[in-house]
Amino acid sequence: MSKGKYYITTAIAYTSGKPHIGNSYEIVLADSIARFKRKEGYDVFFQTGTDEHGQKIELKAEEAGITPKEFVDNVAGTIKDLWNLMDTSYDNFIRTTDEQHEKQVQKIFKKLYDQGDIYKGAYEGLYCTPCESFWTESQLVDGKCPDCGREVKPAKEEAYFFKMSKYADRLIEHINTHPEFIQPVSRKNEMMNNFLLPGLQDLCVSRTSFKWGIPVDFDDRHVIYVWLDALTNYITGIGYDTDGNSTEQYQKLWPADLHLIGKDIIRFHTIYWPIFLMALGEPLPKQVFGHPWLLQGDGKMSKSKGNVIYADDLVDFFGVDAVRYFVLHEMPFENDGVISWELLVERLNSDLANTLGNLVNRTISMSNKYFDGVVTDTGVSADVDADLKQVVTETRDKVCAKMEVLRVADALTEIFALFKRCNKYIDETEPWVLAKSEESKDRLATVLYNLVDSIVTGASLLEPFMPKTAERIVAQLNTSLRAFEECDKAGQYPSGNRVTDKPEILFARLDVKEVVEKAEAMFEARRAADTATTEPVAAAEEAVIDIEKKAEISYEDFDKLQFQVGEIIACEEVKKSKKLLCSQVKVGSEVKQIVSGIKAHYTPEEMVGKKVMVLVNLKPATLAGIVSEGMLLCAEDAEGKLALMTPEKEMPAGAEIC
RNA sequence: GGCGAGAUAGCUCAGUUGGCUAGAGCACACGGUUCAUACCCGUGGUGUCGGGGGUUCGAAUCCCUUUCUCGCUACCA
Repeated sequence: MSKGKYYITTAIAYTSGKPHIGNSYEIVLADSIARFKRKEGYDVFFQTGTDEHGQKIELKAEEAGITPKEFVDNVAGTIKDLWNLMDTSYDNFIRTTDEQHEKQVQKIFKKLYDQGDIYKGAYEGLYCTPCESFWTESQLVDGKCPDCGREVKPAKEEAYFFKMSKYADRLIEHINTHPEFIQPVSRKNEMMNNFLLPGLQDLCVSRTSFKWGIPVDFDDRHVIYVWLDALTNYITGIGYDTDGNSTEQYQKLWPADLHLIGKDIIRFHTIYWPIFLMALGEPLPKQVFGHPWLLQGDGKMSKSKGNVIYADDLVDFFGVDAVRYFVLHEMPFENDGVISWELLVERLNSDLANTLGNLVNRTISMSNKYFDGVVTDTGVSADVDADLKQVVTETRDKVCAKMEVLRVADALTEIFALFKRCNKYIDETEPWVLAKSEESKDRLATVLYNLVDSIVTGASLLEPFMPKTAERIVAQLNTSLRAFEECDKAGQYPSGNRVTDKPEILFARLDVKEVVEKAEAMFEARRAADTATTEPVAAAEEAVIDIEKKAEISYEDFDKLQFQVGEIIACEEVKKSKKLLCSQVKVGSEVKQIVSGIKAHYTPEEMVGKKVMVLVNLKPATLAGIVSEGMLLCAEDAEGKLALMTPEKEMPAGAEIC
């Protein structure tokens, strides 16, 4: 009966806040695949969970005046509620603060250290606190964190490193010989070209700069840094043990059949994770699928705009299954999908209400009207029946084929083609005409029987994607969902069965305008509430920015720097670069060419005519092939916005700044 | 700058190894129908298949070139 085990995971959600619709997409996708595989006869284990350590959480907890553990308990609870609301059938919800997980991570760290894959070194570089990342000078963007654009601080930290390069060749070999390993394939090239082929850097796997993490048990000033902690959830959650005492469950389930993750963390799952596993001597997961994101069409989603869509908002508007249908249907395989209130209403009305809901409703209504709800196969068939039955019974295999290659949206389309065929069948057979004459009553009965039977098959195939709806349909037809094995056969519905006499509307049609207005009102209310609670805090934060203090310098040090007022007389974009502007700056009688990374903040036109503060005696450097003979000084806020320093009163170009 | 992906009907996209009048869904229009949630069924388009050039009997599909968009990555005083 069982086709074997199938172990599927999602990424574990970071517990720094409530996940938006993009994150919720992943769990629904994983759930649909898991449910589908179960119906196909696999012994499925579906794991999800939360990633709960790190400095960001430590800081957020501090702001909230609670312990990190209290903080993550809250957020993990919210996430779990949301996943449950979305009707996800996970078998295990792992938290990286689980005792079992923490203990194993410590053991894994020790083992890797003992066998020489992890060594103690020092990390010297520029550190971005919010991102918890070290960067080299060359990685910075505008001298700022390339991830978030915020200020980085020079820092030196004793740290443990993992020797990535040691396993690089084996990994390259594996990727080349397992073309299905990284999905979609376009991501494979990115990993090869950008990381593997140029040569892997060793990975820093510990931190001393914060405490909220799993301590290195033989050196407790260190906590184990994110990836070794987070990625290992996939094995600790099912009972891995470093000492060889892994559980039976682990023996059965590992290696995972599918890691479902967002495309943003493909690198960690296709490079670091396989290498960790090689070091542990464990087999690699069979497939990593980096799914695209669902983006909001109507302008960028941002908390400050107050237009972030959360899954539970959508559920309030449309119901769980409509939201599941939407995210699954609208998500293409390789490119990002778009979500908007208008699109949602369109899908709901045309697919769910019209095609599916109305079909079930009209079928039940006719059964009641003509036969008092009793559905009988009288065996009076006609030519049209054959085509209906063929379409219906062939759907299962088509759906399976699509799911085999993870084309979930296409699988749904196949199921809806079945329902559309049913609607067409009604027009072809014209039951209302058959009902007029007593002689055609038996034919009419069979027509309705065929419809009910087909709908049950459709509902059964739909179950993994829209479980509640599938149940509601068969409940109204007074039967139960079919096993997949039965879905390729017609005539399974018990003849003589009686359907409900009170059909309920599965999906009510909605008016686009009303929905958009309601959504806007909701956002408005949220913005107002947000302003009320966060304004005072935000204002206080904006007033003062603290940055890392540098070592004291002498006057001589300062005197080495020469600042003058410069006037920008010409400015153009540096074509080869995304961030640079090249300005001709008049300083006294000479004109200096200065390249600055401020394209994102000023247009060349804006620059011309400005009087600015220039560091003039900086050693010239070549940037993007252009010589830069100084530096324009800017102020910068916490979000990385730049403002040029200009003299407060009119000053001639060349005036000394001292 | 390097690597990669993409540009097809108003919108979202399919188009296998080049082959007959280029497709689907939605939207729109018209016709049919009335069991049903103003629903369902049918019919319909003028798409320069991003631009230009080439190979070929024949190209959306192969080659070259060009423009634009996007992803990853590098430089960024």
